[in-house]
Amino acid sequence: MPRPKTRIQIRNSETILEAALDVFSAHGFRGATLDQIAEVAGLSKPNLLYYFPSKEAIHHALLTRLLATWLDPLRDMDAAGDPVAEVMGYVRRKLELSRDYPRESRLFAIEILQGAPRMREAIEGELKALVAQKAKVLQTWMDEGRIARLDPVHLVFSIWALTQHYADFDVQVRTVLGDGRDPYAEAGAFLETLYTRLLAP
Amino acid sequence: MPRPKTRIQIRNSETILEAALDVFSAHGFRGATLDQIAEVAGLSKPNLLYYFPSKEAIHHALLTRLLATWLDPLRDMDAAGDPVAEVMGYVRRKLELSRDYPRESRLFAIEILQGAPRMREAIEGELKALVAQKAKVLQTWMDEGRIARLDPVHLVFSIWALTQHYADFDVQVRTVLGDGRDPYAEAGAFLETLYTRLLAP
DNA sequence: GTCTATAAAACGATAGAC
DNA sequence: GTCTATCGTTTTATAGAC
Repeated sequence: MPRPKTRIQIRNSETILEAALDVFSAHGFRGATLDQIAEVAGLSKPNLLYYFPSKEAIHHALLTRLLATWLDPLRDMDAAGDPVAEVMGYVRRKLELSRDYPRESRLFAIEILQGAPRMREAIEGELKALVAQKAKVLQTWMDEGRIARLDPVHLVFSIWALTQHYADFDVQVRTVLGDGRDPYAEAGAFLETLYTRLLAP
Repeated sequence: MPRPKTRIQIRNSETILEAALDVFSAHGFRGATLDQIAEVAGLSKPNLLYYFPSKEAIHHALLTRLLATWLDPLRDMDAAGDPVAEVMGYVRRKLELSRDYPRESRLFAIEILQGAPRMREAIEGELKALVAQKAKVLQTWMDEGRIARLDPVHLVFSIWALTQHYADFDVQVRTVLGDGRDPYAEAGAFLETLYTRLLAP
């Protein structure tokens, strides 16, 4: 499927990527098998390879299309807005992403954990550049005394770590909290308190 | 090797576990192969299986022996000590663990990320119980007004997330920071600031 | 205890019928 | 476009010589 054109091609490509997300996010690249993906997708294995030339190609398509989504919340942090509200908004959007797209979070986590063998380019390029740009915005806000003076890059790391933890370590979080508690609702409140105190000038 | 006895048995078991840590932490259980582990260990594949009955057994031995180490810093948080100093000490010890044992951190991360299929028992038992016990200690300190009132369990989650991030996402952290910066030194300073502000009553 | 050789199953990918 | 059948390889694990 070099370029999906017909409706059925688009639909099947989507079905495959959806199934692949399930399997890759649960087992990593090498741990995932085409048999599993085919079964989840409800297609035969050769049919998978009719739409994508290889296992590698499916994984690559997944990562590429997800990177954009994953960086959107940071991209939306506006230099012209109110500093505290902008950072808080970023934290909130990132936590919502963890809540609504936990498989995507785990897919990225596994990839980076394993040394990012299939995503180095994106990290060294797009991701690094975006962080550098937003770090400057944060630095300006700090220099103006509108938020507390902190290392801006580690501030971004902290937001990634604290929000993605709830998706990536979901099993542990739910086990430790026990039944009847809503991890994401509680995390939202906790993180609002945390960043309110941390950012106060 | 049901029970290592002789010196050579102990030494080879250690060599195998050390090599297995390398490979499992980099590729996860299914992504790792006995061939790889054997090559890193400098032993033949059948020799590996002379010391451990199966791939599963090697992985299990690794996880079991590492869980204790991983929980030690939290275990050392002393109810009789100074609250702020105790939490700070926990953060520091946990960050040192990330710095000195990043492979162990990634091994646990991959396991939990994948739904903890080989560690559920430990999480539901030992880990959950320890967190519950220490959450009570934190709650007491909060009730006494000695640290700020927060959800104690999410406070523990935040320490896990913020410290383990530097080991688990090492590649990303180093790429974004760029050369010539020491992630762990900077993280130490950042986290001390963060928890100082967060915990102030 | 350690090796070579190999069994048995699973894996990514292809051939070719329809 | 989708299937069955299968190739060639890799993988876990075992057999048996030494």
